[in-house]
Amino acid sequence: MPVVTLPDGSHRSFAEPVSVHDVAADIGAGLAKAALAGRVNGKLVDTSYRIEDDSELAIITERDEDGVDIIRHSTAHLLAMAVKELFPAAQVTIGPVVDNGFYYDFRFERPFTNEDLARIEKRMDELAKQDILVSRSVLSRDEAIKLFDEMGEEYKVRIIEDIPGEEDLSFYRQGDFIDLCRGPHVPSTGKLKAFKLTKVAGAYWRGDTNNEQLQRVYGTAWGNKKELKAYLHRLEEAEKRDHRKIGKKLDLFHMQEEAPGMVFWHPNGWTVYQQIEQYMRDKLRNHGYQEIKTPQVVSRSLWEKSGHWDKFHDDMFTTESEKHDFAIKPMNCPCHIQVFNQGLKSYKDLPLRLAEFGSCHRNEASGALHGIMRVRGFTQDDAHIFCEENAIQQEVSRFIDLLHEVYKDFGFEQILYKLSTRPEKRVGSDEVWDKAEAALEEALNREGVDWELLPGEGAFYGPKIEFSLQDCIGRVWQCGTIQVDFSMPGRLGAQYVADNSERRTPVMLHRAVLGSFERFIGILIEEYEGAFPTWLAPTQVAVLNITDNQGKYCRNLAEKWQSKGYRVNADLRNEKIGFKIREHTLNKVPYLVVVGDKEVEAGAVAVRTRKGEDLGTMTLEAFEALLAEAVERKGKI
RNA sequence: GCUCAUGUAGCUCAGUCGGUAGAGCACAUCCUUGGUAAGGAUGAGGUCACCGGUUCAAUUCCGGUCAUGAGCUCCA
Repeated sequence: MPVVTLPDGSHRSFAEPVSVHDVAADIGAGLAKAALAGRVNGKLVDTSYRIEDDSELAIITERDEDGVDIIRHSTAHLLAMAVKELFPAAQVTIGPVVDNGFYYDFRFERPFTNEDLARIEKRMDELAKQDILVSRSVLSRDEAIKLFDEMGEEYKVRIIEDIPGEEDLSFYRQGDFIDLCRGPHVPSTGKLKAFKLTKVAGAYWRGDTNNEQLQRVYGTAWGNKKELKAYLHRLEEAEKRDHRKIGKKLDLFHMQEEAPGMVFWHPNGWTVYQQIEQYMRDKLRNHGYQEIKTPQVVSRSLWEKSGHWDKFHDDMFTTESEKHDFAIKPMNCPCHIQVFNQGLKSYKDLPLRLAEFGSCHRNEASGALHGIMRVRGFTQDDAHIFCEENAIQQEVSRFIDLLHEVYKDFGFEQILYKLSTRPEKRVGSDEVWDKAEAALEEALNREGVDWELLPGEGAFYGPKIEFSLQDCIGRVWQCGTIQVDFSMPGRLGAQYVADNSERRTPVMLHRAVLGSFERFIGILIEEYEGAFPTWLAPTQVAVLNITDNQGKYCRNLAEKWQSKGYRVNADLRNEKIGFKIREHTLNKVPYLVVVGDKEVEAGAVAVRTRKGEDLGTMTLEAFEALLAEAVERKGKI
């Protein structure tokens, strides 16, 4: 006689064991219809699950995150069912839930085409409308292997064989389609109302490049049509922000075949780049860093000593001179240690913070390249802090402060923190790892922020914190990092003299705030949709004359503001004012200053913003104050 | 690197069932001096990514290379 406790604390008693569906129906017919699954004592189950004993129960509907995941998972099964009907030769493998949707990998003799995709989706629609019952059953391993073996589903057999343990396995059947699955699933296919197949792509069996390639079909699925529509709209929005398109439209940079993965910066893009670089330079100086510059081409022997040659030589660009091998530096750290090693350092010199806008090259796999976000030639806002072990926490805290200031100035308020701790393969004693991990943790806690622990995800040479920022459409970008390194300073012979005159190896902290300029600017382009805040905008003010009469006045204004350090473009072309306004608005120039005879006479300007706001006529002083304030505000909202 | 797709004017794209190509914008010249998102006319501009094959003939068909895109793998 189970008593069921609902999330609001109310109780319902039943004379006999009941299913989740029965309880939902007991509460109301509407809920029974909406029920996708249940959570019984914290565990997700099907609506057919029978409750035998007193339990806590929550009815899961499309409004729950778990409910949407169940819908996605069930839609993946629906996809597999449709594919098996249309292409019986296809073999099913796995079909998990991913962000915003799901995918299913099939083994098939040829890639699916977009026409196939449309057919499959149409069939899925039909199957969903038929509202086919989804039922769960349990088989022993041997029975399961026999079943799939007979069906000719080799991959399912391999999956079952790899599941450890001896316990029975659950299966879900809908019509003639049956799939191994932990569940839970929706009670019937009619619950799947808002889905769309999005793309086909190749993927490797078990994610291993050595394995055969499978055909992966991606789809998106939501609780209702409205959410699906909103998601598709978000995709369109993201596409409009694509930094590659905007980069071309605003003439920021280009890339070409002769230099794959390398950026040709144009005057507009380079202006943004330099603003950011100068800004970072000032910040670093204020935070106790010293800027240095180290060579691009460095002997192979140094990379052998640092260990990079062994691990990464395939991904390094190399060159040769007088029978001597060189590599174009893929990172700055070994060079920074060379600077540290010059002259005998005392503990009084520590912490020593060496910063470099370090140009690095890595021969990334061609398929990994992506606009200016993932490139072969890039510049890190890199620095290495040489310190004593007991200074780690303080240095990390100082770094996080710096990072907060910077992200805020670029308008990013949401930051995500991840702490990665010791992996299985590592250098350094457990004692040292204990200390370093505790120091990072302490630094995070002092900030009073929520952070995520990633056990085992640290580098072999030390633990790290990674900082990601969230953009205005909710995408997350990992940018900043600080990593403790117990290994490289020792390998490359860095030492300092301690207070007891003993020689010690310093701890080195690798750190970056932006990550790389290229990627960070790509992120900024997408964040602002090309409308850079005034402090970064390639052109801050466009001065537009209405007729040739105001040409001289406009030129004088432009020169005056340029001499005050603003980036001003006087557009004196023989075009109508509407034409000029349209053009500079599309080019996202923050302020358009319109000058006709009236303004010349009054010694004033008429100001319009790129958003289309008319700020009216104002004195030169008033406009200059406005401009100064906009620059000062940086990217802060 | 792997799979698939794509590569035509500066840009965005159309087109050629095999007979060396077209639009809009941009550009140039001329007219127009016009008050808040596109004034008009004329003109110039292409080895149809590159290399090879088939063919009387290839931008078009086939093969290869390179690059780009999506996904996978990778990211010190």
